[in-house]
Amino acid sequence: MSGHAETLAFSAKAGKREAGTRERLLHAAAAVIQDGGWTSASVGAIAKRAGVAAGTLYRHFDSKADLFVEVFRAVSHREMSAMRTAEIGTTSFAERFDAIVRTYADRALRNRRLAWALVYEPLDAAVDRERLTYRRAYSEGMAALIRQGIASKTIPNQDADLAAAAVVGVIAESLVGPLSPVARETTPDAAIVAAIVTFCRRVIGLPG
Amino acid sequence: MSGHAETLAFSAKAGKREAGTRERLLHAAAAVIQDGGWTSASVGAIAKRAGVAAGTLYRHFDSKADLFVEVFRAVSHREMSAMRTAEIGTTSFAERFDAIVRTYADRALRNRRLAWALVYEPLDAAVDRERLTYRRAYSEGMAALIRQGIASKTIPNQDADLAAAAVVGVIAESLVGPLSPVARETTPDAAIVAAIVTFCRRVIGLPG
DNA sequence: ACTATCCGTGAACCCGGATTCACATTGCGG
DNA sequence: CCGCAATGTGAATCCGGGTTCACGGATAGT
Repeated sequence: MSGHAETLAFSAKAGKREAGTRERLLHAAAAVIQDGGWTSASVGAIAKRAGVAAGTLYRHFDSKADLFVEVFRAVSHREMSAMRTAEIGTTSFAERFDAIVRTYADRALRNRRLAWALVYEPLDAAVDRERLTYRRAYSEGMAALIRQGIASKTIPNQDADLAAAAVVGVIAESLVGPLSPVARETTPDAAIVAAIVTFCRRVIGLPG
Repeated sequence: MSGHAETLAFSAKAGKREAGTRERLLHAAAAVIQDGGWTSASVGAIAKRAGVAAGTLYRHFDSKADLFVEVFRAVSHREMSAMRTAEIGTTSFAERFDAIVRTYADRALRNRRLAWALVYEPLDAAVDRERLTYRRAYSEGMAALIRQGIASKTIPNQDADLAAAAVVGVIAESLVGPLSPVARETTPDAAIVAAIVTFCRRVIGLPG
């Protein structure tokens, strides 16, 4: 993984002593996915990155899919937390909206590949189920927020669910989409995030 | 495939006589992808759908990837044409923008799975290269249109490339995203498309 | 120290699916 | 009518990658 300091909150409920192999496997998996997506994340590659043998993985997970589901959960959880943290302290609807969008965009920008894999790349039925759950939760959160804005007459009345999807779409496409590497290199991340926020505001009709 | 009448413009440059097996394979591939994505599109499945043996595929294509690239090209070409057709006859910027967005959304809505596979699902390096080319072309077209709007002072000044990405994102996420099947079933397609158009207009700051 | 378990190992095994190939079959030019 | 080349066939082969398993080496409790 590039260099994201934060640690995945992989419940270290350790069986007995265990030097933390399980956690290392989870982190290794996230790392491999981050630079290569699901396809490059073979059991061999993950094990190697974790510094263990392939078979070891099965001492800790029933299957590869199982491991992936757990990675997915951990990362999703981390993202959701970040989002919630971002909105504490905000007072107005506009502030809250900006904070959330900015946080989401900002974070996705750092771990593009991983974010992309988690949000889009289809893979396994089990993982897909997890993905759907996560997206629904996220979408619903955004939709709820939008409803608040509508209720407070800060933004015009509209289909909150569709609007939420639209907002997510703006962020996703702008950040993790098949980014034309050229254009992106030259634009500083901060500027991109700022633009994203502007577009998202417009989508929901929030003057700004 | 569900029931889309139009035919893929697969250049029928036929080698000699050929009952059109090559074309049938291409159509079969598109059909299989339409209801199942890349993963379900095995050589066996495609061949079966085309009513030929697996080996036959290799009489017409160097490899599976090769076939996919061609399917991709054909479909992309078809979509681009539709878009161009949609904009003829329009006079104002707003009209043109609406027409294009509506067309894109409308078509994606019909062949969701296929659209999704083509736009997002990663697969093969060769196909991905093709995808990138297509997306770049599409994005640039949209960006160019947006620049027109800016030039004519119909919409505020902005980063046209990012705005284009945002527009594409809105459409993609709203239509082919992991759509919560529930909500969508109840909302008529026309309403969805209308909402999409509204959101897209807002993204670029087009009053309406 | 002794044993029951846990943990790690990596080669062997298995399986789905792409690719190949030796063998028909068909159409066309001569 | 003959032969050659294009096509079609489907069983055999290959191959990447997930999963299993018999075999040590460590650890904790007695």
